[in-house]
Amino acid sequence: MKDIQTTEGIKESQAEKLERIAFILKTVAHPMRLGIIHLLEQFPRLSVSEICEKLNSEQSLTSHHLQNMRIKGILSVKREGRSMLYSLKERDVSLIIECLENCSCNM
Amino acid sequence: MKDIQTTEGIKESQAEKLERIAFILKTVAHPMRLGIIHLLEQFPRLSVSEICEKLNSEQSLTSHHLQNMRIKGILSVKREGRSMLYSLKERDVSLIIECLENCSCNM
DNA sequence: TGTAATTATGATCATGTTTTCATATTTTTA
DNA sequence: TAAAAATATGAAAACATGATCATAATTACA
Repeated sequence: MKDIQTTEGIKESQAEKLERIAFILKTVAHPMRLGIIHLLEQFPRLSVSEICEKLNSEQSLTSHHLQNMRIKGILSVKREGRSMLYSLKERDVSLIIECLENCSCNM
Repeated sequence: MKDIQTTEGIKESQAEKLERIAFILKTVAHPMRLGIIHLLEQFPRLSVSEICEKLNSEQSLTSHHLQNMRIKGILSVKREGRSMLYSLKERDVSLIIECLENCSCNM
């Protein structure tokens, strides 16, 4: 028994759930951000410049996307010297991507 | 041996793959569209007005979102009398959503 | 301390998305 | 055939996002 209280209650929590999922999906639904996530699955800790190098992407834009994902709770970051090391915060994000990569192969 | 040809070749196909996944995610990454998909998993064929009723959503907006997903190949539609019956085109989309709902519960 | 390296930030521009509204289209049925 | 029911469409408004540029901030190191 989780959500069952009133009709209002059910709809509320269902809507909230959809909003939350949509929010996560939106955060992830961009080629470069997917690329970053994919990279961080292979190399759990990467600096901005390493990411730029591997993705062949520009510093500023890359940083913006990293901020975006950090703010939304998908990435965490830790300073090391003059580098910022980014990593996946939730292992679940990897699961999502993994799942999607499998699923969407058939589409 | 699939993608291994030239360095260009590898990067190309990887980028294209990311674009494709992002495209699918973007199509799905909206509360109302998620709601529609979720609904069509339970009730495989629904008319626009049934969807509006169940989601408590407006006709025009609902129709726009349905068109959106139809055009992008996620939904199919078939006329029946004066109703339009929508359904999920690819079963894989259900899989994606199912996966996401499980994954994102822990976030 | 001053310079280089690394990353972040803010402003701006261009684009894209979502919502709303009014109206058109298609089909049924009286 | 006219009215009602169901859905689609297009334009406009409101809002969000992505890319780019110049520059700021932080750290290391000569």
